[in-house]
Amino acid sequence: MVTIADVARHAGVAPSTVSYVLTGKRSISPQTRTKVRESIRLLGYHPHAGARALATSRANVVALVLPLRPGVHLPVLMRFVTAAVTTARRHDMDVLLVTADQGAQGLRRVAGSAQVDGFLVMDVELDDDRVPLLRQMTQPSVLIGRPAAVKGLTCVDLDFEAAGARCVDHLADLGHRYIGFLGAPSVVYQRNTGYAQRTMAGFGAAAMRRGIASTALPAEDDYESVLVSVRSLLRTQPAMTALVVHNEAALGWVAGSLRSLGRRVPDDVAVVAICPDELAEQMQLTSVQLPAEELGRQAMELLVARLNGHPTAALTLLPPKLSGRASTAPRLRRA
Amino acid sequence: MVTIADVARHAGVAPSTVSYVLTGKRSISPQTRTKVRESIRLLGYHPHAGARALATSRANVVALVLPLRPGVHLPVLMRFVTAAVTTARRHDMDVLLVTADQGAQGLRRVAGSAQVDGFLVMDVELDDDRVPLLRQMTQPSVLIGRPAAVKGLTCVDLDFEAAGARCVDHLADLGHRYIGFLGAPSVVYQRNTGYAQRTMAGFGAAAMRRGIASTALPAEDDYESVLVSVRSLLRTQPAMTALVVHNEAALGWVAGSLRSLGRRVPDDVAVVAICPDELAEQMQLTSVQLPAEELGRQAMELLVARLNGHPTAALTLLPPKLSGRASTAPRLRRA
DNA sequence: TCCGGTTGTTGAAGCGTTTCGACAACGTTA
DNA sequence: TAACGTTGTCGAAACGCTTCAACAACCGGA
Repeated sequence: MVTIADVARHAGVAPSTVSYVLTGKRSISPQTRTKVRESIRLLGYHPHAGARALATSRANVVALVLPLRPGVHLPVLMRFVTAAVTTARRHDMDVLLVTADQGAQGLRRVAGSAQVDGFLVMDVELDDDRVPLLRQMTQPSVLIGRPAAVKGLTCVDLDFEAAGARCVDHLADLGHRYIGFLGAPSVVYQRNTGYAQRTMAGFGAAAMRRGIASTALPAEDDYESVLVSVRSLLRTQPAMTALVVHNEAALGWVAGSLRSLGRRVPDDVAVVAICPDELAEQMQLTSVQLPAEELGRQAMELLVARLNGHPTAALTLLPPKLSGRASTAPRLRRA
Repeated sequence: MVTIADVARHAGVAPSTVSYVLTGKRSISPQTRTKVRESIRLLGYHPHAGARALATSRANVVALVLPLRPGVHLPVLMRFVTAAVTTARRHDMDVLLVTADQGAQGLRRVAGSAQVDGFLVMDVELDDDRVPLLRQMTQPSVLIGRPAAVKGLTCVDLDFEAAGARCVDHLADLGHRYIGFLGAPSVVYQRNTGYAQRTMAGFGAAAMRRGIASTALPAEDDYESVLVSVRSLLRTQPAMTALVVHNEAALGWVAGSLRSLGRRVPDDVAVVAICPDELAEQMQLTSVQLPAEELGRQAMELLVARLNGHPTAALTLLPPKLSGRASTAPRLRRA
């Protein structure tokens, strides 16, 4: 291995000088600087990461804690990861992969051994058992998701409440007065998932605000159950002309269910989905996106900020973005 | 930070003794051992990874080089990653995430700075530009996939040739005598992808061996084109009673195409797919699996072996496994 | 009783960086 | 000309660990 001493010898300077050329923490004359740079290039020198970590007590590595369990939507996860890694690299950081199944134990390990300078934790739940640990660790962390209490943390999430409201507003602006809500499977509401409840809450509040009649039901993951839910929504509220769907698995069956009940999309019933953009694109559904890249990028930027000692807000909510598509095409009949 | 010196002081021994307790490289009396262990626990000591890396010139980290570009089948990738990470952890190693877009440059960086002890590179192509670099690096590497020349490397891959042959054998055993092959989009064969060609080769050779008439065609990613290919196969070989499909995107349209041409699955035409198991499961297709977990596990085990100085084979091919499902149900008419 | 061989423990030297204090060399100003 | 700040460079001391050579203490055998 070629060390800083080798470079120093080759360039005819002291090791410390080489170090200063590299870090720029002291002024170095242009001559020596180029001389040193040349030697570095010639010898193919790379600073030893471990030695550097030891001397600076900074590893320049962040841990990315990923939920690799079934049920997470992988395309979204991937886009998130890519964005996070890219952003980290832009700040000269590397990313250590920690799977969520290693649990709090795993976090303690990498934190304790000073392998990483900080944590990016995905898929945080309302009362996540990792949160207390993260709070008391010396290394900073940024969470994707929104636990019950964000005090003392740094969290990033889509503003699901606003997302629910955005759907209502879009539909209300198009003239709809009776709107249904097809939610996640009921277990999701029982479990403490937070984002599902918040979307519902935003939806309900916006409907009230706009004087719109709304009905909500959960939907399970199979065609039968989607059909049952949709039928039941229509029975409860026969005048319903629009449907907000917050359930990726159900999306594929919504149009079919409606059709089999004699309603066409968008002529009889308009549909707005809250889901990853590519899904919506594929099915030509008007949708509120899940801004994976943006979340990943922001989260990493916040983490870097904290690593550099800058204070950050406890909660950063990304505003929802709605993309209009065929499923809420302007309705001539209504205009 | 609590250091080894703190532990030593607390336990009333020398730092080296603590080290030996931890590494087990010298015999330590049971008394001191328990005493030291107790102090470690009490003080919550974790060895500093950087310091350790510096002293041992071993980081206990391997780089996982992932293709995060569109087109890779994410569920398979994820299962692979999970297996690799789990296996690494079992050997007390951590995993540094390197995205393929960082290219050879990125590999050089993490290798040069001694951040990692080895590389696990996914999705290697026939003439991958990273291969020369990997070959000359001091750190060992294991590749998933199969470049043109494997000499001096360690590669793991599914035995695609055997997979193609396995499909033929399965169908031949069921009594089929005229078999078609629906391949990947033609660009895949133009590009140097290797595995596609090898599957074809295995398929063709096995057909010859069993005295079976075979016809092969590529298929693009849309319904129209699948339909055209299937029709063309049937026209070329009207007696065709079985189809081998090596094209994940086309899978969903194969049954439909056949039906629209008046053939039912499996009664008129049996179908065998080469694809991830869950896809096959979902469509109830007899299939040869892509053993993601097994590949990940094996690859990491091989890497660990090389890190420990054990020699490894240049090429490890996993035998294909066929799962029988409804699409090749035993045919009463034929029996 | 003395010697050779274990066994358990230690002190110190290194691993490759960074960084602090020191200090020449140099222009500037008094 | 003397004193002084600046600028550029250096030497040495950390950082926290491993490991080697050395050694004390003990045991059994001659």
